[in-house]
Amino acid sequence: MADVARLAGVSSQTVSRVSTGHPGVVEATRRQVLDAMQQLGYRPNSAARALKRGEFRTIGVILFTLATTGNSRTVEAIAAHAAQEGYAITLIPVAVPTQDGVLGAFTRLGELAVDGVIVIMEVHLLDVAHPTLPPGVRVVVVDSDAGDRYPVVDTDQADGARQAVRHLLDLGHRTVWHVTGPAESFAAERRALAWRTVLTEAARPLPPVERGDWSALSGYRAGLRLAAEPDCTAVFAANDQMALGVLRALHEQGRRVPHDVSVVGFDDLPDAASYLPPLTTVHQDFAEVGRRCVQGLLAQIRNTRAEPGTVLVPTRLITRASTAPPP
Amino acid sequence: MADVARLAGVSSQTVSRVSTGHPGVVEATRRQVLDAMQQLGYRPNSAARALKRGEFRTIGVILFTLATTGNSRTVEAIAAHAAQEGYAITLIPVAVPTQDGVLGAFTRLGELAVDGVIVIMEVHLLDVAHPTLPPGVRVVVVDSDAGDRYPVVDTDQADGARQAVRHLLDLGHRTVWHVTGPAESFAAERRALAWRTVLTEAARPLPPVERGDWSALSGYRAGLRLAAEPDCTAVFAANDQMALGVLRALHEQGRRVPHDVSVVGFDDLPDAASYLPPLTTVHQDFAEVGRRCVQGLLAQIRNTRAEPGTVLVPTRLITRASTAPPP
DNA sequence: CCGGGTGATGTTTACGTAAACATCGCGGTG
DNA sequence: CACCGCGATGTTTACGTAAACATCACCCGG
Repeated sequence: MADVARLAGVSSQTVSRVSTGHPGVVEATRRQVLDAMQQLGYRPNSAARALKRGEFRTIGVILFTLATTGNSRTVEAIAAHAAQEGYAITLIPVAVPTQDGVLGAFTRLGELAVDGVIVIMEVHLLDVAHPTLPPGVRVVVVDSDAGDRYPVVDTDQADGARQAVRHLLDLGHRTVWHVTGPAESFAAERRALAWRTVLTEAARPLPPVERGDWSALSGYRAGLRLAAEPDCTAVFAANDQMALGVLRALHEQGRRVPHDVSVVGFDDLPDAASYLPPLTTVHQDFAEVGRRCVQGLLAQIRNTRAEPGTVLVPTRLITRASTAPPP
Repeated sequence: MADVARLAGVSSQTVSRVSTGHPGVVEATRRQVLDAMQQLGYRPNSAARALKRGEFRTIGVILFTLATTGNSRTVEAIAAHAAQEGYAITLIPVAVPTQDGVLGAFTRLGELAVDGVIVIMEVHLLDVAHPTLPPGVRVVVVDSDAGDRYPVVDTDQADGARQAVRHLLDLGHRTVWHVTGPAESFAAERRALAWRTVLTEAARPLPPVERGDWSALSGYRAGLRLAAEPDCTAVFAANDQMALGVLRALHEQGRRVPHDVSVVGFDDLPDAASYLPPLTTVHQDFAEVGRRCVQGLLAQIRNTRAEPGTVLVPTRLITRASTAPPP
């Protein structure tokens, strides 16, 4: 910076003013400084800036994996909106979804150059980490029921599941079987709860729950068991991948979809429209979730205020070819 | 830090030594300092550290999208290995895959707190950005043919495609049809080239190429056209998603897979084993790609040397139920 | 018993930037 | 015509850390 100032014949403070876009620099001077910068290949040092300003213009994202579509799409949206606001995003992967792993991530967080964090994680693990959350670090949580303690952004899982189950009942099915996700998943829990509630309110029999782990393979195994139930005519899978597995199991067992059995998924993966048959599913707006996260976090950073509460992003049912009236 | 030093009754330099784990601090003193840190909730300021050290311990990752499985899995692996080496990773999304978008990302890069970048991008776009690449920034490129100018890490696309095509020929198919990816994709280009080479070397007829855009829907459209070719008995799709679309198209047109037509994909998505039928495909080791990227970049950062050249990560064919001898 | 060495700790300084305050010159007004 | 005010620019300083150098106490061998 000093070199630039010397070459441009001004003080380093003026260079600073130009590089930060501050007003109060006359056009001719500004031009000179810009020329000097160009000529010397000057680049502001972000470490020094952060040190001086006391902020990093960076948001951390803590998550277990990018392997699920939901997470990677959400992160992508977060990155895009953060960039738009002049913030960079730093990925903080938690190697193993255990208490130790989470604790490690939150401990590292203290040394990390971030002004706030977005946590994409089940809340019971967050509880463990809470005590080590560095003071002054703003947080927004995704996919959690911690709305009483943190600002939470979430898809309206319950409403999506309700739409799915009602759609099947409306088609005339007597009841709906459910393939749920792993026990520790809050999202899975809420989808299952909504499924149960709709059936109970409609006074329908409540079939036993099949449990999967989100993977297509676990859906396949659940599907094999469901195919063995002669009176199972409608299945609501807690995500599209498991629905894919269910489709394969039913097909292999000679149960035609949607003629014999109807299947509904959740997520609306881009590929779901190309399954055999194209899958009726609940669409999630991950981009909107990411946008709301950034918005909520920046509001905190700028106002120095955290308001707990949950922002719900709506879902909608996409009807394709995997559902029909019962035989 | 000064407060900690005061409370522990030592100098700030000793606090620094403790917090960086430097030797030459007696155990009793160390303990005292750690206690004081704990008590005051001291956290080292990473901006000041970066300023003093002249490095950020951060790696930037420039990419267009996390929406493709390959990218998100690679990024995940990069993040995991970087974390292991004490590096954080910053995502630099390029909003639009145009020259302007790329230029913007590389310009921002100069102000970003990174010691090096991993670029997951087609090379011809990189060329545009090259002039603006800040000097002193180390680069590793993924999925590119820039091996003569940059260190490149890549999956052995050509060998994977060769394995796929040879597998189909070995089954007795007279020739193999190909659904390729978008024209600007270097990966798609190499897979197509290998397909063409194997057919030519085996003196087989070369059917016209069907072009898709990686999506299942584009694969479906290509599949409809292929289903209309009575002598098409074997299809090599350049990725699994397009293969999924091909499967649906063939099924809808009454061509049975694998009885009438064999299909091979590329990527080995986790879901590919649950397609109808389970897909024979080429497995890519994204985790290894990520690992090599980090390794290569850190080598540069530590040695201050860049050696252009390409590291190839092997692929292997996974044989499932979508391929069989011709009818 | 003394000098040299060694290991533990303290002091000084600089990293690059931007806020706060200081200065300078010019135009307008009483 | 002198002074006020304001806009443009310069000077000083501090952000938190760690390298380089300085100091000090103690131990060992001659």
